[in-house]
Amino acid sequence: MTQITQRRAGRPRKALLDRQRIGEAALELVDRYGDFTLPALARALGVQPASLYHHVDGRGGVIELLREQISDAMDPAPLDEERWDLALAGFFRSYRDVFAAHPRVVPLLTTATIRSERVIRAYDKMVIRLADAGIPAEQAMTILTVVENFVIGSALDLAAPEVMWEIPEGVDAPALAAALAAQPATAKRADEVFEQGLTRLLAMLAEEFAPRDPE
Amino acid sequence: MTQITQRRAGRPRKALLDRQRIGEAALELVDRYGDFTLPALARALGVQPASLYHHVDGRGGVIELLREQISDAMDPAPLDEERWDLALAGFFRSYRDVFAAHPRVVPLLTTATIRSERVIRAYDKMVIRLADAGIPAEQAMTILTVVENFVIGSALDLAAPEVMWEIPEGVDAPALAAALAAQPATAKRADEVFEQGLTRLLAMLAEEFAPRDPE
DNA sequence: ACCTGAACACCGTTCAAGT
DNA sequence: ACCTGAACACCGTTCAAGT
Repeated sequence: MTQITQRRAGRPRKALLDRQRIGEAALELVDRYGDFTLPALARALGVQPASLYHHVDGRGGVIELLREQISDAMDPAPLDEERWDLALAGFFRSYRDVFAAHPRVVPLLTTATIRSERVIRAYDKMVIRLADAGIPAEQAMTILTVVENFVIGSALDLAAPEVMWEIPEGVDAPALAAALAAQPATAKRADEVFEQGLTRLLAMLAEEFAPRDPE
Repeated sequence: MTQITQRRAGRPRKALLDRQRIGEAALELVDRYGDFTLPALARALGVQPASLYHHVDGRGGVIELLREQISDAMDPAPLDEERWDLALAGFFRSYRDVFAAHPRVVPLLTTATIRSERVIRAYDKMVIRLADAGIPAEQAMTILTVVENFVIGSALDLAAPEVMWEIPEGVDAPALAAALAAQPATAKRADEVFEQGLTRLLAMLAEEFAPRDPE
């Protein structure tokens, strides 16, 4: 006789939910199905959809939780790297690695305001590192945004469906077809694109703002 | 006495809808409200939601139409530019300009397969231009994707809400706050970030693959 | 404070009926 | 072929009732 815990009504002696558990469950759903609904999330947590509203502000609130899950997984340690360009590269690489682990979350996070403490601290530190390297505040955000835009774009590339290109009948594009065929497999390809772009962007920035001293 | 044309039932003598009109109306809705629903789209076109299904495959089909609207607005002319790096820069600039004119569409297009004839022809041409410049097919897609990822990221930056950063109480991030304050206004800022990033990426690529001949 | 169950408005989609 | 009107499943959200 399996004892199924029946919840009849009223407040439980100990809360069944908390924001952390909700966030984890939501991330799991998105990883698996590419999206989530409140009923599905509630089912995964063994509660009613309405219960979620005691902990988060509706669907939008759950998306906030997803953003927190992602932010918390980022690693700010590389920012202590001695060379500022390598520090930035290291942090953005970790940034992108987290997205790589959860590619299907990216499209859900493309529009919103950043309030994550961890992310804000990381950016604050990067601005400081840039200032130390002689880069003025007016340019700091531009530089960081250039790199970030590239990271976000690359993360979306990871979330993209397997077949990204579909040349319709009647349209001939032999050069493109050949180039597509010459590409490595998806996952490896995305990694390579990211690594090349990131390295190059930062090398370029380093060159422009802090040319390495001549021996 | 305004004569309101009442549609009672049955097939009209001349079709009320076509894909072009649906696409235009959808784009207008997204530009204005940031999203669309089939009922709202139908209302804007003066028909019933079910009528749309005679022309497009549901909501996903309308998103395809949005993509076509965007693709058709892109200008492939810059690809005939003499220098290949300037050709690519010109095309991607036009690519991004279209997104700049319709920033709120971008989040709707982040996941999907590219079938647009215009886009495919443009990429085909770019691969050819790269090949002419001595860049092998295996590397062509990597290069194009690096640049495209940056363009998409920048386009999303345009779609972002006015306040992108919100430093919560208790968290102090003085350097970041100062850098944010030193930024130019949103629209101009995004333009600047894009232009700098694009120019730098391509200059870098040009340097690496086809160093300009020494005078 | 925190959960349930019922209820509501709204959305995407299907389909028979009509020309 | 192309439109309507009715119908259905499903989703997000609210709220009174219960502890």
